[in-house]
Amino acid sequence: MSESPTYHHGNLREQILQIAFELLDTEGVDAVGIRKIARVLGVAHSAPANHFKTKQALLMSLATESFSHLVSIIEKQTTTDSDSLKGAIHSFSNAILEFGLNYPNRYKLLWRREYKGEQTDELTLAMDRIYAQLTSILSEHAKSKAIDVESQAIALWSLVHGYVLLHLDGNLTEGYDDVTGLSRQAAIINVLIEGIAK
Amino acid sequence: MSESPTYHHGNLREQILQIAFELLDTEGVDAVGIRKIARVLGVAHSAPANHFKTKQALLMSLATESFSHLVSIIEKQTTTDSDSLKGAIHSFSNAILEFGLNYPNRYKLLWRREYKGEQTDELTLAMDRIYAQLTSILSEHAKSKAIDVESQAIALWSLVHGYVLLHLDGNLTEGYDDVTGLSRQAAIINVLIEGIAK
DNA sequence: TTCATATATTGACAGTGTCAACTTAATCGA
DNA sequence: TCGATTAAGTTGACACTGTCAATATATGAA
Repeated sequence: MSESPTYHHGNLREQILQIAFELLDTEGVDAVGIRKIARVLGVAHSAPANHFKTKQALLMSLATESFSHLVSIIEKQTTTDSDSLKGAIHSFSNAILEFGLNYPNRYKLLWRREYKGEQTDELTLAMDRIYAQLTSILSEHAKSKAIDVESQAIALWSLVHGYVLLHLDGNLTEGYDDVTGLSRQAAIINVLIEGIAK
Repeated sequence: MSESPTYHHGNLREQILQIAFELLDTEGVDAVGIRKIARVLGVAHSAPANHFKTKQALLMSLATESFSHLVSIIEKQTTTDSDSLKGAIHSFSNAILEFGLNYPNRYKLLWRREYKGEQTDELTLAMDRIYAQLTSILSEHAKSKAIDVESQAIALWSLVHGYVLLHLDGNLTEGYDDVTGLSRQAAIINVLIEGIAK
């Protein structure tokens, strides 16, 4: 009585995504492979093709899902504490920092957009939402400054993005513990805030 | 009279690096392949193994070479114009910007360090030189500020790094031409400078 | 001249993504 | 309810890839 083939797995698509995320988180993006996932799920090597035409499509789905996750974190965190400009900026920064440190490989994946077209729109849309959140924070509390809000937004976004990536790539190994680490983060953000809010 | 095998190519190593750089620059890091390079050079598919044991080793060599190139650009640019703090910071930023925009794929490659050990030392050494350059600039002109030099250095480095990467990944598509693009860059750097030099 | 060594060749192996042809299960309209 | 259409899984193949082992040739030192 050998297991006869199922032929309708039911929720294969979700399971593929789940295993893909596990591989991504634990072994990095290069460890995510169609055949490997199929093998783990005990399914034919070509079964995933019904749900993801190509490997790039699979990675794209991982990226879009991660991006909306990040957006939700940002929007939740920045709406709860947006009384002061400094507080809002720190909340925004901490949201991104937190996501990046918790899911390093997902965060890196967000920026590997070698797809062109397809459902890229969904990604750029998420990107635009983050950017809009940023400019709204800045313009809401905008002092009369020589530098336009857009430049400030790009500067802040660049700073946080660069800091997270330097961190994830192991270029900031100063051996501080969590507490001083957090104060270091705050200090870095403050450098920029000094330039924005004076 | 068929071409008899050469068996001693002479400067195969350099030619491999050259083709690898071409592939990297034109088609991205995923297009760099041992067998493809060998094919282009009209040499056996396993010939490169004598000069680069593994593909990772080849990519490592590309990274280290690119890194020392970047360091030389930075050191050249920042020594010629280091009279004022603002000038020095802009020079530093422009050096990295210029390299990143001219060699996008090389710049991205610099930060993919999934090697562990080997000649990683050479890379971290180059990294340290850049970082030292930065702190020397900042401490030389340091005003008495509440924020320590190290945090300022990390902030500046993060800002430039993040801005370059956002640019390369196509997330800063505001459709400005070169002139306004340059002024936009300056404006962004100025946001940080306001926080450093007030 | 001889011998060790660096360098290149050929062949194989396991692994990959993708495609085509086929089989089975589910769904929906007549 | 039946039958056709379609969605979802299977099997097999193809052209790739990186890496290794065995072999052949050239170079340089003793």
